[in-house]
Amino acid sequence: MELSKNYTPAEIESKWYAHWLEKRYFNSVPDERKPFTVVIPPPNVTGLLHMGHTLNETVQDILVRRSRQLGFNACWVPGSDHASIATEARVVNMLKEKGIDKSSLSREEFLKYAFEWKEKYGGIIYSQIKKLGCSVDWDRTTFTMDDHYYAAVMKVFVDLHQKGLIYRGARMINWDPAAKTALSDEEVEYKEVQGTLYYLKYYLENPSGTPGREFVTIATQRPETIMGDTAICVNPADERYANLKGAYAYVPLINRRIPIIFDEYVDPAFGTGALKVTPAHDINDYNLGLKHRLAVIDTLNEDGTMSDAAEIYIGEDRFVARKKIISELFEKGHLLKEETYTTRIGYSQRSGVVVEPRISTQWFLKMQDMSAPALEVVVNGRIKIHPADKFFATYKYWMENLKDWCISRQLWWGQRIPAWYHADGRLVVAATEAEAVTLFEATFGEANAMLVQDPDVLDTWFSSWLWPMEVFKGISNPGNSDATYYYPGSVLVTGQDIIFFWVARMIMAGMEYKKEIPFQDVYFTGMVRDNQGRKMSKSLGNSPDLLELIDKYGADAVRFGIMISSPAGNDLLFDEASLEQGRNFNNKLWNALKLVTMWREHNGDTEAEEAFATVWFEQRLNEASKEIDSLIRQFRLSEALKVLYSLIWDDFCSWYLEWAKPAFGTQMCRQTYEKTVLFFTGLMQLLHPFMPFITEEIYHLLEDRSDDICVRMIPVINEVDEGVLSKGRLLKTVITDIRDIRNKNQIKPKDPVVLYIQASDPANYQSIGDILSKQVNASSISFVDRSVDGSISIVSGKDTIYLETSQPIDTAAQKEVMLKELEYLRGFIVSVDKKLLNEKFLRNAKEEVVDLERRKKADAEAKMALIEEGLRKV
RNA sequence: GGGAGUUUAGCUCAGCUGGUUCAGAGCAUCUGCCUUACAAGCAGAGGGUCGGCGGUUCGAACCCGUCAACUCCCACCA
Repeated sequence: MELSKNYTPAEIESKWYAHWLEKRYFNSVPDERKPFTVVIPPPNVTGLLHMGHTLNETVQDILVRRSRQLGFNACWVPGSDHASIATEARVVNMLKEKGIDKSSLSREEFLKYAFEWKEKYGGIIYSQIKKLGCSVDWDRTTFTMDDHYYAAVMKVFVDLHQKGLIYRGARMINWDPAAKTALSDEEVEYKEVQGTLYYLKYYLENPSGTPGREFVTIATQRPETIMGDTAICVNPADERYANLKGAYAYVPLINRRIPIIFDEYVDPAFGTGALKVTPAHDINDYNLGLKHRLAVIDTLNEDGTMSDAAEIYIGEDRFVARKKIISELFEKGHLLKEETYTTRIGYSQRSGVVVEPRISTQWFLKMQDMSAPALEVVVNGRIKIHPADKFFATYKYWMENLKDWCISRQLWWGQRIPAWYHADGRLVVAATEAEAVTLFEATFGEANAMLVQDPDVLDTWFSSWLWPMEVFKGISNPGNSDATYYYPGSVLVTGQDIIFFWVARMIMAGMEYKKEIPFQDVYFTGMVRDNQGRKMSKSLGNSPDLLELIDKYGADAVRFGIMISSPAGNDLLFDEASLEQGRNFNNKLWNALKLVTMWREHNGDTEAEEAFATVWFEQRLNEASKEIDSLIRQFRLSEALKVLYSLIWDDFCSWYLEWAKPAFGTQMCRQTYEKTVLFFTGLMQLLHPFMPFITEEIYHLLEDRSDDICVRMIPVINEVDEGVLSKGRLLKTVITDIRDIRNKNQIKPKDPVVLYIQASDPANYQSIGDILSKQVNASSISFVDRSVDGSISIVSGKDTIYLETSQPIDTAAQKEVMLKELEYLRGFIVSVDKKLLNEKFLRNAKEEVVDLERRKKADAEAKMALIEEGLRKV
């Protein structure tokens, strides 16, 4: 069969993916083998896969395919995440473009649109995963809002509520007064703006219980909130205010009496060192209020107008009210001065208006009890984090400083909170409405009560933290055979940015519901950035389209490119140049295949001159296999790929194939051919997890086979023969040195030379002479015990090699090279002597180290002698 | 403001327990090659005060201190 000039990935890739699916290689059912379980971090159904996903998926596929080759029952579960906030925002925007306003839709209508969105984008994401070659078990595809998954979330909510871990409480949230909705922190954009600080007089109470003449000056940028003040706070160490213990002051304009409190929170250096505390309208004040049990007076309505509680300017917009209040404060003598300064103010991403901190009732999960076991399994090493320990400190810090988790979100897209309210405020928590009615009756003794479900949904992470369990229905149907077999999983591959949002919580959920860790290893990938180090983002237009890249370079090349430049755990600067390198690598493999297939028809029983080539490569393959195995076990995948790349490109293609290549017009020995196919196959097996398509293709083109590389077991690695390897190193060194000197003397490749070798031990050259002469175009090689006149000499290792050539010799250049080498060696000996002449070194250093230094010196001196002898001849 | 990380060749990064000729690799660059698998290639070469300063040690890219720059996470100062 005629092979094309270059490798063409497109057809080959789709052919093999379809074949693998048809053979059901990726499908897993429990059996007697050990499982290797990976659950995909479910991509958000908001859109397309980006380069970060590509990196993640590739890493997982490498680990999964490798485990399959090692005989594990590999199971990789795909799926997607409903991503409530992000998806709802996208759907709302999509509707807006169609001219539909979310508020004009019923909840059911909106959810219908959202599910349509999910079908469309979920489908695109899955097709990208296929294109990339991921060996996932499609029969197990899970979506975080599948029926069983939804039920599992409800079950966990009800259970945690019954355990007393879920409660309702007040919390400061970001409120958008224009859209009249709560915002997530992600939806608030902070901008630097020029603000004004107003210095106000707050009169202190005099002994008769009325506002006196003395006052405290307070700086504020929001004078319209003064009616919500419930205290003034100063630092207890601030001597200016030491006399105010137990004192009271009066809020300007409305004359409400408020206490002076003391707290270290206040920075004496800022403003006047006295802070007005407005718990309803500032998160820090709110926390201060909690600590000091202050009243909360909310002076704003949900549309940003002043509420009844404000007492004045009721119904006026907050910014209009601000202006009016400022002038009234001025008129009444409360305004001492104004000062401009820069501050950061939050704006709503949705409506663009200034965000208002607002207190609202939310659902919370208590974290203290759950964090302890989750911290312990990481501390004691049951769960190992890779790269080792890099995020350990961060994890520990966070787990020890956990705040309760706010799990409710004011959205429609997600699992609706299973709390049911009576009109009078009494509530029950139950998985379904029917159960809620029954429970209500049992609790309050009222049958057929009219109950309304909480309108809010749960935080997305409250469903994703169950992912490693529920993809096997371990929550909705505990104890089933899949859940028992596959849980705990083997390795989780994810981004370091969601270590707290997701990883820590999965560990907590696993410890709570299975009393068992969810995975043994966690591999954190870095963030993918562009080649200038910028974050990939839609607005910068620097996020490449995965399918376009695959079209252009092939999936194997994309996988190669992203892995080769992907140091474990560090950020990756994505550059298309590395994909080119991948494509070139494909091509190199393809051409090696072409060369080897040419030999198929031309081999016979001729003498094997090239025997050393096969003996050597077998050992080199052993050695590299060992190294690769060790690197993959340590999750150092990028390094493993580099070793493999160099093994194939340099050792196999540049050295081995050239050494094994029969002389022009002669046949290759059959044994050599068979060994070559064997080596090539072995290399393809090692490479398969990284580049699955081309390796499968070459596997089948090398020989007719009935099986597939995808499921072929990796052979056991044999012991390495060091002697053969060191002879191989000698051969390479000698060849390179001779080629270098040929280059420097401008001897054309076609001009043969005569070699004389003055060897420290001629036995070293046994069985490599044929290869050597072929590789440097030597017409003959002989051994001598002294220098050869009229030749070019080079010192290679401990030997001197003389080249006889018909070309004139450039003695000056040769001399220069030798002098340079001598100079280097002299400097080297000086540096070694520095140690060897240092008594303290001899006394303190280990004996091996001292011996080594002595040997270094002796070797260098011997080499110098050889060069000096050569110099005398030139 | 709190926490973490990074800094080694033009670029991206290895360098594991301080000691092999340890200062490395790939890409890029330069030189010479259309050599019968591959110019998306072959054969070679050059290139770094290991961010700065100080310390520990016989010995530091590696350990400690300090400063600087960059990055990420958390908090969002009246």
